[in-house]
Amino acid sequence: MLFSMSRNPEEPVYNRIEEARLALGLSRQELADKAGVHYQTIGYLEREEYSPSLVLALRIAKTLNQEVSELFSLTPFKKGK
Amino acid sequence: MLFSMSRNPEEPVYNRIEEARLALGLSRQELADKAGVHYQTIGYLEREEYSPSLVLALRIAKTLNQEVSELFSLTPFKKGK
DNA sequence: ATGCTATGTAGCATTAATGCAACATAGCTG
DNA sequence: CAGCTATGTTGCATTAATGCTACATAGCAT
Repeated sequence: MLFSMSRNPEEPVYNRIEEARLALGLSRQELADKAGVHYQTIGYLEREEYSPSLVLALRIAKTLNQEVSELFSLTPFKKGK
Repeated sequence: MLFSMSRNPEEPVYNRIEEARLALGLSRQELADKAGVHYQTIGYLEREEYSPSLVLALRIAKTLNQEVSELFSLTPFKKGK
């Protein structure tokens, strides 16, 4: 109810949101609207400043037509896809 | 830093954790240990009192050898598998 | 009966996830 | 140049996720 102090959690989650988003030609704003979140939230996720809730991950995956495991991983993704 | 007041979020996520856990003959305590969380957290999740973080969902899925989408869903699961 | 395990419940503390607002900046385009 | 869009940055407020402790109960042993 009072504080804050987030950005940069201890448990990182790697993702390919930006890749998948660009592949569909969407701006962050558009993706955010489709997923029902703030456009800055997409920015934070793409920069991996924090990891999404499962709900959000599921909505983003659905919006981008990807499996959750294709978009998010506990270990870094290899480069070219 | 001060308050609380959770349990029962607005955005439910359905899951089959209990099914999958029992299928492997694990107790909540055992699953919790393997996934690195408190055993009560598993209880809350199975009772769907709240939805996990993506990190936790990924760890649980890995521990139970399931795809995230097989274990968690934004819409209710059909009965018998 | 005693003890142990599995599970449900409740409360409190801490931290992460998210919204939002206000800027800054870079690239376009008219 | 002015204006617009996309994106990055910072700060603050709110709420959810999680740990932990304690206690209750039910079942199954010994």
